[in-house]
Amino acid sequence: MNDRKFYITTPIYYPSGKLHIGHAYCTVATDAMARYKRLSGYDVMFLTGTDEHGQKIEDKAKEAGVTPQQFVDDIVTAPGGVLDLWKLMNIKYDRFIRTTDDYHVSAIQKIFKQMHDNGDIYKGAYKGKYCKPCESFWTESQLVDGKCPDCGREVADAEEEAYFFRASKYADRVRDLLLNTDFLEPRSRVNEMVNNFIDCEGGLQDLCVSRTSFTWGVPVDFDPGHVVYVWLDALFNYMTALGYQNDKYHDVEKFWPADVHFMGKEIVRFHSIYWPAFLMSLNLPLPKKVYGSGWLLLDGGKMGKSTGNVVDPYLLAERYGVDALRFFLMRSFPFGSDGNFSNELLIQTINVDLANDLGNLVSRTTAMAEKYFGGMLPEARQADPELDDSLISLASGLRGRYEEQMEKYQFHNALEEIFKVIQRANKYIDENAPWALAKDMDANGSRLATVLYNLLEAVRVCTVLLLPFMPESCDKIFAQIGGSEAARTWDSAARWGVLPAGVSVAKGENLFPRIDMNKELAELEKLQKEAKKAALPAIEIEPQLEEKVDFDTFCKSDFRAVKVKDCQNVRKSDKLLKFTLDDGTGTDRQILSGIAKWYKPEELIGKTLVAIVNLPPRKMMGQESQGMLISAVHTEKGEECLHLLMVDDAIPAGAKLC
RNA sequence: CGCGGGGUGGAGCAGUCUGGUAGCUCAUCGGGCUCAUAACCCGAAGGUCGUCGGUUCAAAUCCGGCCCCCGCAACCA
Repeated sequence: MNDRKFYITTPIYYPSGKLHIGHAYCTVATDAMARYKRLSGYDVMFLTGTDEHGQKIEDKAKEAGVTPQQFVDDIVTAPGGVLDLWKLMNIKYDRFIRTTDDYHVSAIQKIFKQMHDNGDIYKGAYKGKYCKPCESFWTESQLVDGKCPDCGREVADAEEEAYFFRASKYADRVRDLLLNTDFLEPRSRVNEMVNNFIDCEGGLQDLCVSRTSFTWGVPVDFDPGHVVYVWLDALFNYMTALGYQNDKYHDVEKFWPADVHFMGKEIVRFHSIYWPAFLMSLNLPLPKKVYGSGWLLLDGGKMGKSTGNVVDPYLLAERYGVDALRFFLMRSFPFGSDGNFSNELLIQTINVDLANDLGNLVSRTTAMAEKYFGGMLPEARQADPELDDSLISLASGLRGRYEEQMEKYQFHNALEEIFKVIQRANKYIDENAPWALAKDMDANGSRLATVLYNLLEAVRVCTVLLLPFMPESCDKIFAQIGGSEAARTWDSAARWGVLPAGVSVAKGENLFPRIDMNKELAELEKLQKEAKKAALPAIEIEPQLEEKVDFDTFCKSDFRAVKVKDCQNVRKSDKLLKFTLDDGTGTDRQILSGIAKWYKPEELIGKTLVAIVNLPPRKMMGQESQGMLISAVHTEKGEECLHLLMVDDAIPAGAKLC
């Protein structure tokens, strides 16, 4: 029985591009939790890593002209890569797993085989649309014009042989797990999962766990051509990294089941439904908890590469210090809910909490100790319960209040408790006016020493509890207040009077310099804009098609000049415009076009455009579209640009283009 | 009736599960202090807690209707 062990994980991140502040957020939280548990005496295993297989990586590698392995190696291990980021962010993980590691790959093969042997993985068919020349499967919704989105050619109904995991078999047990235990937190995610994926139409669907349409994955060793599809491969990292089904590590007995898996809310589904189901299939113990964190939103919207609004943790950490960034992330947002990231909030948090409250408290306390006592407090004391007790009792009870919040992963509340003490300490200075006491050292010297000592103790207790969040800054504070190893233990955080009476204090550099808000905001905006632009190519155009089209086929396309009689936004769609067109036939033609992002309806009325008119009609958002307007498209600085083909207004409606 | 989250002083949030003085940070105004990083301490103004109705002695909190915002999904010929 080893109840003093703690196993915590981050998700394994998908290295298809640079990581952003959202990834850093989840990882910092995990690191803070791990450090907290180590501090309080647990034997901790903190695992993180990367999920390196899959079609997207294969595609990206091809684009970059390297092998998939080279591609992921570059993103994970190269300067500025994932490992570097965690080093920069001071993430003290115990183990880092890459799903391309040999031991993991062979373990996954064994696991797959085992689940196949026990009947929970069966061979079925993955239905979709197949493009033969591209050898690609597409779902109905991925098709463009009912054709291959890559090459534009016809696709055929096809079935790809695939293995499925019998998740349906475990639906009842998983539902029970979610509804009747505190396996999944925050609780608000439970209904979402159960309603959407278990008690939905058709019930819990079996999960496709192999593919044959790409090769960058763990090969199914007993059925060549199949590779294990993402989630089975990825989720088991939490166990293979401990040595499950491999000889690389030997910690399964010790650390499994995990105490908690942290992750972003977008993958809660896989961790709370399929992961326990996989484990049930193998009769393995389930992790004790799955915790879905919120997202950091930018301007109220989701952060993402497609919108280009990503925040670079490198830039912020280098500019303000890792500890300030770590602190900001943990202090400002409740871990389970979404939070609005902004540069302004970042700077405000640094200024108010770190510079004004904490940094300044340390600074004024140590400065007075130097000024009045040459840095070494005399041992004589004179307590004044009326003035001292409220600070002492608040600080003495801090560890308990902090622990209560930490155990619930409410980091922002834990920090809030610490800062209540820091604020109380600042107030204590005012109440005791040490500068007034210092005017008559003979009469008040011992009282002054007591006041300063109490301040140092309050700072010490707070600093111990801040260690998980700001390890480096706390080291500096301990150095300034004369805190030895014994004064920075978990145990000492619950005791008053740990520093020696004759403690030596040394004022140091400013721990957290104040930032000029307006100047800094302007600077940041400039930097972030530059970084964004630099990362994007100037102008991109679609590569030309290799395949020839025969003349007859080409002639079958009927292009006509059309005049815009009316144009309106389509209700409930932010992309579609509805055109009423004069095509020369005397009957209006209606075409819907997804170009609302580029044009306002009124500016198009009266224009002469080009349309293909003999496409089969198609319904969009409930309305019929009879053809397609022709536009020129390209990408500029990562932004998709579109220009409708507008022609000479002298051309009459209906004129044929050939 | 696709699923989910949210609407609380000027801004950003907590509080809602477990009804009972509406809390925090910033900004504003007034005061104090001078040890300190132009910071710290005290005080004030400012909220019909989206809206309508219900339950209750009592509703930000529980229940129902409606409005608005945001994700997911859909759509993007």
